[in-house]
Amino acid sequence: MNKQLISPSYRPLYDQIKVLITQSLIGGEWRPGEIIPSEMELAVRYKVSQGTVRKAIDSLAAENILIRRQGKGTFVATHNADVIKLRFLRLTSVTGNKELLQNEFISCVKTKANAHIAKVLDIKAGAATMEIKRLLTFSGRPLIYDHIIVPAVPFKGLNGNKVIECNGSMYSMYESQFGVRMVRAEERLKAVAADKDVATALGVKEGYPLLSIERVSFTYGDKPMEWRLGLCLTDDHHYLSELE
Amino acid sequence: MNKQLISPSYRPLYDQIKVLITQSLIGGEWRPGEIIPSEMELAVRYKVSQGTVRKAIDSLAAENILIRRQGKGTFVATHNADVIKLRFLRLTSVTGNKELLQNEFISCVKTKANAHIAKVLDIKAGAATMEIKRLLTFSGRPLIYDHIIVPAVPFKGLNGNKVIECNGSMYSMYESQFGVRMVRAEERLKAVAADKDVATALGVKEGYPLLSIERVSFTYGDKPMEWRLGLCLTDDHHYLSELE
DNA sequence: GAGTGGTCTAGACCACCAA
DNA sequence: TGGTGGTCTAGACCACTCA
Repeated sequence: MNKQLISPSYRPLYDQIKVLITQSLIGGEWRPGEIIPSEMELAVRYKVSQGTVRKAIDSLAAENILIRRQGKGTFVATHNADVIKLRFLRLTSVTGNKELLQNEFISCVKTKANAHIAKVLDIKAGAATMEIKRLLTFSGRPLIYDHIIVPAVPFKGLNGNKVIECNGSMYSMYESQFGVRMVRAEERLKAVAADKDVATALGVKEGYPLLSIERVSFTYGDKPMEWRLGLCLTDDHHYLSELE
Repeated sequence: MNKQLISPSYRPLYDQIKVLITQSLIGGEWRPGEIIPSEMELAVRYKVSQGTVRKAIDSLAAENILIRRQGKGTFVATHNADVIKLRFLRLTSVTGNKELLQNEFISCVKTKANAHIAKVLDIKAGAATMEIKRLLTFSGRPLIYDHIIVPAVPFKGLNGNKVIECNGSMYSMYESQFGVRMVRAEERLKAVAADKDVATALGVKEGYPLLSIERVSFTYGDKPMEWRLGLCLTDDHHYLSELE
């Protein structure tokens, strides 16, 4: 029996199941870190075979939205688990040493979105935003000067204290404090010369070459939720990228 | 019936099929761009079900080693096809304009591997290597200063003419001239200051910030076959990286 | 031992492509 | 129209986890 629904553009069943599962994730039926129902249970619920649910989950697991654990179950991915903290940080020490990440808070102010920010965050120009600046240090040495902008609405109540308390992973904080989970990000890298302010903060001379990382992060449904510009010292670190 | 072979560490059947297919690719039974036998034919050949062959091919397709085309067949991926030329080039114009890539040959000499090159290419220190330098220009403007090192043995006969003729994609040339196909690469990025020689070649001042991309490329079986250092001007271009 | 995800099979049917 | 990959099912059995 074919359960394929009639539709103008063909859409496989497992793809539709994937959408249903994603909606339950957005709706908060299953929260980050929690277990979701077993494949058999979902098969009954959606009235499809276990294999079809399986394909949908496979796809979500490939996108790091769900995590499968044999013998235990399938879990909603989270930025909170110790193991995957800093999942989006591709910068690693050249020597491979483990290092202590520290978060030096600089500022957190209410601002309005300029044209560029409005475009990348898919909000109106002039809409309320929160703007955060901080310095990340590894083993006591300044490493990254971060400039972060998020839309004010989903992050109502965000302030400097929350940034200070989160100690490192903003994503973990977004998740537990505001229920916003980032699932994907795009980064655009350039080499730039340090301006006076950043040079001072990082302890180098003006004009020093820095790795500029412009990142836009997306939550469920490819909705952009954070813009970030990181200026990094790459004397002892490099950005790792795997190509296939 | 379970066809699982007895082995100390458990290995799924489709994984073993994947190895067999990879061996046929290494052995040259199916060459880049060619079609491989249908799933049913392979199922008969390996004495497993079509679904198991399917999983093996799925995995190889996910690694961009094979390309599936519905209704036509499964093909060996190639760097020659126009569509996927420059598959490993993540640098794109900020404006999104299509541009003309050009290859300006600088030098091609026989050298010996130093300790670092020997390590990353998995060859003996002092082993014969070929060392190539070139300048890549986009729309007439210098953009990337490339320094490329490959082991001499698999590329016997490589010379300046071949580099000049290939006009851009070294990988396409490696494939058609030497039967070496790259399937994967690792890149390490840094921001550096231009030294005198590179600054001159790129038409900027000494000390100008450049994006340094150190790349190691691998052929089948994760065998490293090329080391490359690209120094890029990123005023009008950026390096795109997708995180999941 | 019960329950979960993971593998494997066999067979039906669908969407796409080319001749 | 026949062949290819793509989807979907139903059922069996395996590997892993935990009580």
